[in-house]
Amino acid sequence: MNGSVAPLNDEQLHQIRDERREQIMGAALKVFARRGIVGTKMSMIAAEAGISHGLLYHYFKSKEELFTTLVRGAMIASQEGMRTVLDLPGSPMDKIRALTHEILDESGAPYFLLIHQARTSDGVPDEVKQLMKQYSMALFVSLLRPLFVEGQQAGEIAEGSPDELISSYLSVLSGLMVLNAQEIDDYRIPSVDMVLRMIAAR
Amino acid sequence: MNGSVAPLNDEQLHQIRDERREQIMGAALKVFARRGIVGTKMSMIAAEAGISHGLLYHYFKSKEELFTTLVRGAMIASQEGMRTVLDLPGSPMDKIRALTHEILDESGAPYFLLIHQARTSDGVPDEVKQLMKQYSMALFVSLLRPLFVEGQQAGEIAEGSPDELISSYLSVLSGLMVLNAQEIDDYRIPSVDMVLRMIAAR
Amino acid sequence: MNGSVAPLNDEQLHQIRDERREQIMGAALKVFARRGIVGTKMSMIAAEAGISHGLLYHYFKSKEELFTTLVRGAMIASQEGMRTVLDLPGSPMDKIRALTHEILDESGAPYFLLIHQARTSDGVPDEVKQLMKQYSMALFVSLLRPLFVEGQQAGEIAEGSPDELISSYLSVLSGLMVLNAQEIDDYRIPSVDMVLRMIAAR
Amino acid sequence: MNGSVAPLNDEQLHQIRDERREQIMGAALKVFARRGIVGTKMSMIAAEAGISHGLLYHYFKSKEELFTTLVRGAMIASQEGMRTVLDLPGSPMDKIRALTHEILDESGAPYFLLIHQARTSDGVPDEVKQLMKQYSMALFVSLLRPLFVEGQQAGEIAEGSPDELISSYLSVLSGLMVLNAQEIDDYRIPSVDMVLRMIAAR
DNA sequence: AATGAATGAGCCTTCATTCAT
DNA sequence: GATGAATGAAGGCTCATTCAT
Repeated sequence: MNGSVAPLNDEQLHQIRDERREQIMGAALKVFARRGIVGTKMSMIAAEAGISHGLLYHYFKSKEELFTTLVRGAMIASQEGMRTVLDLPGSPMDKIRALTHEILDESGAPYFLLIHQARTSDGVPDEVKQLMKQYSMALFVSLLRPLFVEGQQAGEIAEGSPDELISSYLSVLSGLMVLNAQEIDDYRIPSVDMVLRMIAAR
Repeated sequence: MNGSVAPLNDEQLHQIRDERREQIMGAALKVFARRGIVGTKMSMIAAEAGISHGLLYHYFKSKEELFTTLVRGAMIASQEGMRTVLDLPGSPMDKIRALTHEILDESGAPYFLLIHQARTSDGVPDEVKQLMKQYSMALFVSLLRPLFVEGQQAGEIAEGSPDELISSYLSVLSGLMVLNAQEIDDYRIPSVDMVLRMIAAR
Repeated sequence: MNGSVAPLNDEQLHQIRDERREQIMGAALKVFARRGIVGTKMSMIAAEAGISHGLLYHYFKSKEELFTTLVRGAMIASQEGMRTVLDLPGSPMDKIRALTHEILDESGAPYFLLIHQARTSDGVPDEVKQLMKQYSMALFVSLLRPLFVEGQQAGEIAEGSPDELISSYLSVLSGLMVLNAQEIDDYRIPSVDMVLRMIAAR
Repeated sequence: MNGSVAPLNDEQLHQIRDERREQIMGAALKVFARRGIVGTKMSMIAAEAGISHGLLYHYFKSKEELFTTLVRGAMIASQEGMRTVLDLPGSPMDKIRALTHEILDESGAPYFLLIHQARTSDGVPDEVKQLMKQYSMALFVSLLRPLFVEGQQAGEIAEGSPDELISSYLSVLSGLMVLNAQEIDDYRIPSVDMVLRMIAAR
């Protein structure tokens, strides 16, 4: 196919490159999420992606860069995911329920773990770490604040400082995701309703 | 006694050994909890304990053994801690509140993380892993079941399968501890009351 | 074929691998024979083979495995060598003379030492040790027994228990090989005729 | 006993010192002979001697020195042993037979191995190595030369270069001792008569 | 003299990364 | 673009040696 026939044009090559990148990133996400950055070996990612380990370095300069790239993507995706959910129709509590579903249910769990790993690990560039510390949780809180305030005014959501409520709530979800990301069934993810009780008005 | 300078007697040596062991275990707990078993280097533990890395091996045969010892201790301690709390006077909800306090507050956080690491990591002896999988969460659930059932009968605790309630509740606490064990203040540990709402009857 | 510069094909890779393996095994044999398993450092073998020490581990899982592989090979080779000699034409004494030549002369000396090291050392897998104890000397004795008996009947070989004669004779040769394997010229390997007198009828 | 009573006088202390030295050297000989210099750990010697490893360093500056001391002693002892045997009454062959007995039989085997190790190993000071190379085998040959020449003249001993005969003969014995020093019964030490046939006139 | 706690050099092994093909 | 051989830094562990008691 790709032998003595006409060579691929630039666009095709570009597309192959992008596909490979996606392929690698998918594999890496899977492995990083389960093993953490230190426990992950490049060979594991290569195996998961079905390519040679040497090829990884054609697409990513280093393990660190690969990890960082994933984290960046995860953060963007989660913000977008959150915005999407917030744009849904319904009461504040409906939206929060949907968001909670999204988080607890979805295969997006790896992203949470990744972010957690990023916060936690040492192999990550300080720059990225700082970036995350400053923007991440605070950003989510600010995204959700209007919703929570509205919910409190509507009497749906428990009273008290909205920011505390939100960051606590997100921390609970994060913690559950971190547990969940491992393939260990000793832990049990609570039902959405159970978690929502934490913030619901009585 | 039998010369101008006598070697240390048995008691003194024993004491030195015990102190060193404690010192090492304390340092190891601290580092393991933050870095995980793979991310922890023996030299880190040695540095934290203020001793040479060689000395570690006078007290523990290997990194693995040190880790395993800590995990065993953590599991015993947590079981005992739980039993202690349950023996306190008061209503079921009072006891659960005390337990929650104990877990969220205390410096026992590293222990939680340690157990989590043990469940999660790959460098752990399978034997220990099996042991934990089979006994840990199930054991805690069984310890708490009478309390929850009593609480449900008294109308203090939300209805539904007690086991599900308990394991979900413990998972939330575990997740929070895992987050908390890192030295990252982006996360926020919820108030005890907030967490309790998850299981409280309305 | 599928690009301007193709990766090596399977055959080429296979060949490289085989050559490297041989190269490493040759170097290892040389060093192990002289230094023993404990006295041999992987870096020595790497240096002798002219490669990095890291590369050794692409070809052999561990020092132990490398050693074991060599021993296995040595045992097979020595048995085959012995069988080959025994198939030569001539009287029993002729054959024994040829065998003795083969052993004392040849560069096969390292193999003898290797087997000796294997019998002697502690770092060797028990499995291999057992294997050798059970099969080695006894096997050689049984291979040679018909020859010696025939030689005794022909009046060429001294009387007495053939097995004792053989194992003693082989021990003498082994001992000489062990000495000889070192690069020390203080020792002197006797002439074949001199050694043969031990078993020759008068 | 040795408590508040009068302290030991110099002579007694000296005697204790000497006894300890002997005790250590005996233990060291035993272990070195079996394990070789690299395979021997100071702790093994201490355990064999029934003392603490720290105490070894009150009597010997280093493992190397301990080994060297043993080798020196072994060489002196073997020379003396040889001289003693040669002073016995009887024909040359009688004396050689006695000598062979002495070597093959006796617990003096460790000494042979020690010397062999000394020739072989790398941890030995070059000075000692040189010393041995130059004096050892040559010295023994010169000690035995008169005896062999006399034996040849008497028609008891095979013809040929006496020095070659002697060094070959001693090499055979050395080789056997080296094998014998290990605790492996796969090898078999030949009878004295069998070995003697190598050098006996027909 | 005697002990064993303590140190650190050095070895085996792993794995991220590079490079020839 | 793709492969896997090759390198070397770094970590776990051992053990000779030192030293306070």
